[in-house]
Amino acid sequence: MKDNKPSIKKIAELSGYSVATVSRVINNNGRFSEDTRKKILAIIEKTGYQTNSVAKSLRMQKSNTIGILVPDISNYFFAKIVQQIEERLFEDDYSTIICNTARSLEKEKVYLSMLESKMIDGLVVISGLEKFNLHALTNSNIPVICIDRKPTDRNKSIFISSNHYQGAFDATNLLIKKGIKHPVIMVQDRNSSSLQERLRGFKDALKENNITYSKEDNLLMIDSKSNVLSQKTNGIELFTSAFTKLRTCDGIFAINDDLATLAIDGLEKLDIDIPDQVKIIGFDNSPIGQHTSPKLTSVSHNIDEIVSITCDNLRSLIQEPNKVLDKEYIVEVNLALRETT
Amino acid sequence: MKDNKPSIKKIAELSGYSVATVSRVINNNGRFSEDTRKKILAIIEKTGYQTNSVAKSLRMQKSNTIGILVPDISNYFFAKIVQQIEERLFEDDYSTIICNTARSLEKEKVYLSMLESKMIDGLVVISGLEKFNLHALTNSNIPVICIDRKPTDRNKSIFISSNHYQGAFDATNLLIKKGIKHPVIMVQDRNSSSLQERLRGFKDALKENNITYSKEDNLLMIDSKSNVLSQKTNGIELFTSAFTKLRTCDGIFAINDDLATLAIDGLEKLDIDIPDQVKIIGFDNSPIGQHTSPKLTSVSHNIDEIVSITCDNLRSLIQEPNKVLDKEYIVEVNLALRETT
DNA sequence: TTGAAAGCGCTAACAG
DNA sequence: CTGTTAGCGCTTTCAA
Repeated sequence: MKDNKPSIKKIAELSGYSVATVSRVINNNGRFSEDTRKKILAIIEKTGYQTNSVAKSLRMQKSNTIGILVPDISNYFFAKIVQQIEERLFEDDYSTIICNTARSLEKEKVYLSMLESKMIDGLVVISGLEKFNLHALTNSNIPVICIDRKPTDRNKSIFISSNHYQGAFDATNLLIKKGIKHPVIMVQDRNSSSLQERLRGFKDALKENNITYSKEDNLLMIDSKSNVLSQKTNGIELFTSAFTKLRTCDGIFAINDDLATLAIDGLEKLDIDIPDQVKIIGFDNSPIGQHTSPKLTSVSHNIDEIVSITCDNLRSLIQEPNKVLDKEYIVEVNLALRETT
Repeated sequence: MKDNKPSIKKIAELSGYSVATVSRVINNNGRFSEDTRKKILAIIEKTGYQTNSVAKSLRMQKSNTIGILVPDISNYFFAKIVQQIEERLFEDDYSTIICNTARSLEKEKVYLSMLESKMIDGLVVISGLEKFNLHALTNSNIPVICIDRKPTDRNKSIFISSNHYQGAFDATNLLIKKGIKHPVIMVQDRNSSSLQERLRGFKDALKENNITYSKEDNLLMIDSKSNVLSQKTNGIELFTSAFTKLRTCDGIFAINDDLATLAIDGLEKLDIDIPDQVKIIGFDNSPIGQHTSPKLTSVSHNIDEIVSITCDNLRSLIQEPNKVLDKEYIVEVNLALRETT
């Protein structure tokens, strides 16, 4: 079991050709006779030669690698997006480096510079912190696609987002159409641009239905510092205490399905019937909602479309660096109707 | 917006020192005066210089990067493991390249060679295909940690696994202790080493309780080609038709929580009460099971421990390449009792 | 059609 | 304490 992998030089030696010719054959570029091609390929086969892509990257000043920054890979929506992007890029012979930033500015910075130092050819940034700077990347020309979050410090980048506003608006409207008089939006105190949009949609739906929004009557805030998922009971208590403080509430639009699930559990504990006494609608349409009881109505993202737009644009940004400029894509969402409404 | 990042050579020029001295300062190794340190650092600061890690990797013949092969990143158990490994490695200044193999042998091969060509310093392979070869990696000395799956072609590697056997044994025993006379194991036709272990545990539990195992009475197989999650209704039908073919069944041990969830949905459709008429226990203890109705009893992995062992061993394999040899770690699991039993 | 040689950015041995 | 230089493995002019 010898460790030393053959280099292109070794192949040159073994085949009797120069490294230049070997390189040409490998990359199938430049001229060489069919005969040499065969000979060299045979040696490559026999030795199990593999291109060293680190050396290649250094020489070519590009790595055929895309970086992805994602706030939380164990979140279903993010995981799906990342997985599908990765799959598409794989088909195009790109490697993907997935970085889980855990919504930490610090990690985001470190990863960004790590990715840059690895000479990535492109970057996909998914949501996370509300305010997002491209930091050091600012003065490099790496193509960047931002999903759900617009960078504040960069003119040349592409922004793709679900229509959070419309989703929230429709969800709230649905509640009201179903007879809800006192809709409440349930949020976590963690800030993000998509949250802002959803809140705006909620408020506008109220306005359209002549309901005046007030924090006291229409906002249910869960303290995100008490991690909802890991300390479940605690989360339920937070919900019930917040819920009982509301004067009236017969419908909840939860900012995401995890929160909606929490509401379902909390209401069950309070012996409040869903959907008879309180209706609930979530956001993200994650699988968990399909198994709650009652099953959760939720706003569903068009993940396929988001991924398509992302990859298509990334490709054109990379291949025609000065063609595409600032662009924004808003992807429509739709309601997945189930039992909680 | 200029694209050209400063190289170490540029810093040398600007500071009046040689590249060697700049390199020494950057890496804080070798001798240099406090004065030069300050001067050089100032220039670095001002120019925003960043080490080019591609060049560094080539020179050092290592990349400070770890590869992770995972069969399905949108699976909760895998996602959690990957996320936590990534976090631990990040603290140790390692980058992580996460590769989603989608249980495809082809992708596994391509990724393996891609990772190798990127000069990764170590590799973590998580479950997936039943038979697993390290392919081309065989004759490189990259440290490999295998989670849940033992490579067949390599003597020097570390194997870490949940005690699938014990989990299945305990789960089945629990069913029987609760009065189940006709326990059934519910599987997908996708093969993996962990499945084999779980099946063995199930059978042994039957044996210990003097129940003779037969495929007809104790096995419920779901055809995995009809993707359970994406074609949900189809999945339920597959379940109900398979279930009704069983002569008797008053308890189901499902090989994973997704399957268990399918069973819950299917039994509901058949108007069979859980847990009164049929009890169910799952495997993986994923969050989805905490929201089914009734809530799912499940076998829970000790993810923290798996991750700890993985990272600790990886570190020692990398740092002391010829110290550690073959090792196996079996991590205990435990039962998370809920309402389906 | 092929080869020689330069150089991507970095580190480390050696020399001073 | 600092500089010169070779070389990691590769691609790509330029010359033959």
